[in-house]
Amino acid sequence: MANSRGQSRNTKQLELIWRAVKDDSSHPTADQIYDRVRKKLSHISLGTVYRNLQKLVSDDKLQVLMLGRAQHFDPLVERHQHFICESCDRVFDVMVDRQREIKPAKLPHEGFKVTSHQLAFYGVCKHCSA
Amino acid sequence: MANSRGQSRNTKQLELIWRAVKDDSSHPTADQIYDRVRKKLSHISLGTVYRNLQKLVSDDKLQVLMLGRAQHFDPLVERHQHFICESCDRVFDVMVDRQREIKPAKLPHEGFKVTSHQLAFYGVCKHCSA
DNA sequence: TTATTTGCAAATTGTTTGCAACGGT
DNA sequence: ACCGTTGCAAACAATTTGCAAATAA
Repeated sequence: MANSRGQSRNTKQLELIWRAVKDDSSHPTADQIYDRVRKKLSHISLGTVYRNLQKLVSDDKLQVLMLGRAQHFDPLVERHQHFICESCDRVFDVMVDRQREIKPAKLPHEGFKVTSHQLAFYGVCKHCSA
Repeated sequence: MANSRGQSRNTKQLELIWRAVKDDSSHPTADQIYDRVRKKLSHISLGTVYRNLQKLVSDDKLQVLMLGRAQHFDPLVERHQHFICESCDRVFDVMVDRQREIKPAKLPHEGFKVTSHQLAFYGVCKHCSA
C-alpha cells in the first residue's frame, strides 16, 4: 500500500526489482523482469514481482505499456512515444518534438474532454531492416 | 481458411456474427458479441465466435483494437483514431482531419522504417462529464 | 510488536486449440 | 463425398488473489 493508507516498506525484493528496470529502455515484461531478479534472489515469486511493479507504477517511477496482451514496463516517465518493430517486436522510445505534437484539445467532438493522448509508430527497426 | 488455400463457407454462425457487428460502433469485445449472437443461436460456442471474428479481421471487414487486455472489434476499417473514456471505458471513433495528421515518415531515427501509426485520445466523454 | 510484504498455489480472465461430429458445396 | 466449420472441453498465457509465515519499522 504505497499510495493509500499505511506505510510502505523498503524490502529487498522491491529494491532489486527497481534496480532491474530503472535503467532499462528495452520495455521488459513482468516475467522478463522476474527472470532477471531471480538470478539475484532465486526464491522470489512472480506474484511479488507483479505487486512491486504495480507499486512502482503507482509511485510514478514506471509507466505501463500494453502491447499485444502483455504489459511492458518503462522507466521513462517523461512524455514520449513508441516505435514498435513488427518484425522483432522490440519497442523503442521516440521523442516527438513539441512543435509536431498534436493539439488533442481540439480534436474530438464537443463535450469530450481530452486529458492525454498516445501515439505509437509501427514499422521495421534499423536492426531488422538490415 | 478464408485467406489461404481452400474455400470459405457461408455458415449461419459467420453470418450472424457479421450482422451483430457490422453496424456497431461501440467496439464490442468477443464475449459481448457472443452474448448477442447467442440470443439468435443459443448453442453457438465462444470458440466459434473467436474464429469467425478472426476471419472477418483477415478479410478486412473488421479491425481489432487492443484495450486493456481484451480485443475490441471495429467495423470501421477506414483510417481513424479512437477516444477512450477513462470513466466509463467506452470507445469512440475519431476522424482526424488529414491536415493535422502526423507525418510518421520523418519522426523516428535513421534506419527505422515507419509503415503506420496509431493515435489514441484519453479523457472523459460527453456522457460522463455531464 | 504489529502491520506490511512475501511465497506459494489456486483462481481469474481472455483467447486458442484438439478433435470428433456436423454440414456446405 | 470431401473438407471446412462447429461445439465442447481442455490448454494456455498473463495477471491477480487468499492466506499463513516472514520481516521491516
